[in-house]
Amino acid sequence: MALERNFFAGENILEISKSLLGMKLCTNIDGVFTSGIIVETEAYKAPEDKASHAYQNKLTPRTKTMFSKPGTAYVYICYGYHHLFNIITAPEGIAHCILIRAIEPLDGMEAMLERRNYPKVRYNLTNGPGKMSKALGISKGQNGIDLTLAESIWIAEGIPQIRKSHIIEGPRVGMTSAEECAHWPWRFRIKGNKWTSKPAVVNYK
DNA sequence: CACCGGATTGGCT
DNA sequence: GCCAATCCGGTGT
Repeated sequence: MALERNFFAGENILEISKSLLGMKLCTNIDGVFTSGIIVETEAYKAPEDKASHAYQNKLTPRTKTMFSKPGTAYVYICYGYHHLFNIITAPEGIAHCILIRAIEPLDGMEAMLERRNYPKVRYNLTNGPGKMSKALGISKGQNGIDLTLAESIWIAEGIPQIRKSHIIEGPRVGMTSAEECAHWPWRFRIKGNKWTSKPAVVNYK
């Protein structure tokens, strides 16, 4: 059911980011099952990536999770409110992680709508990393969890593999001070999917 | 212990 | 398109 650790353990984080498109992200929080197809991902590759919390392998209480074994969940709070969900995708000790930015909702629609307070626009349910986490019930309780155990959160096979020609590559979102790293085309989306988030806004500081 | 900035969002112009 | 909300975590005193 849940993807095994070797899926997350590969050398190439960009390939894994693309492989995750089309996979199913599942949660079972407070006995409520919800899921959706991953339609947008972003790679964060320490130590050389200035946009990564673990740039230059910086180790703090928060980034400690980023150095965990592959298939570990890294959840942190952004702007004091939003929970952002990442997956560790390198051998233990290497801080590579992939931010899941959007899903196409599948199971548990009613629970997700309730958690999101019934957004007026249909596609606003899960088309952004903060919105997605809220809909799925993800919080700091999921930080450090082993996704291969399929307990409160895991990744499963979803739709057939997305062809390379159906993947859009572009710069990452919200890069305000990552300098040259802001240009790296490390965001991936399924072409034509209606549930992806906003276009990239790159600040060329 | 104080200060500052942020891998976002939603509401208002 | 612009901007405030909101508060945690990192940093320096």
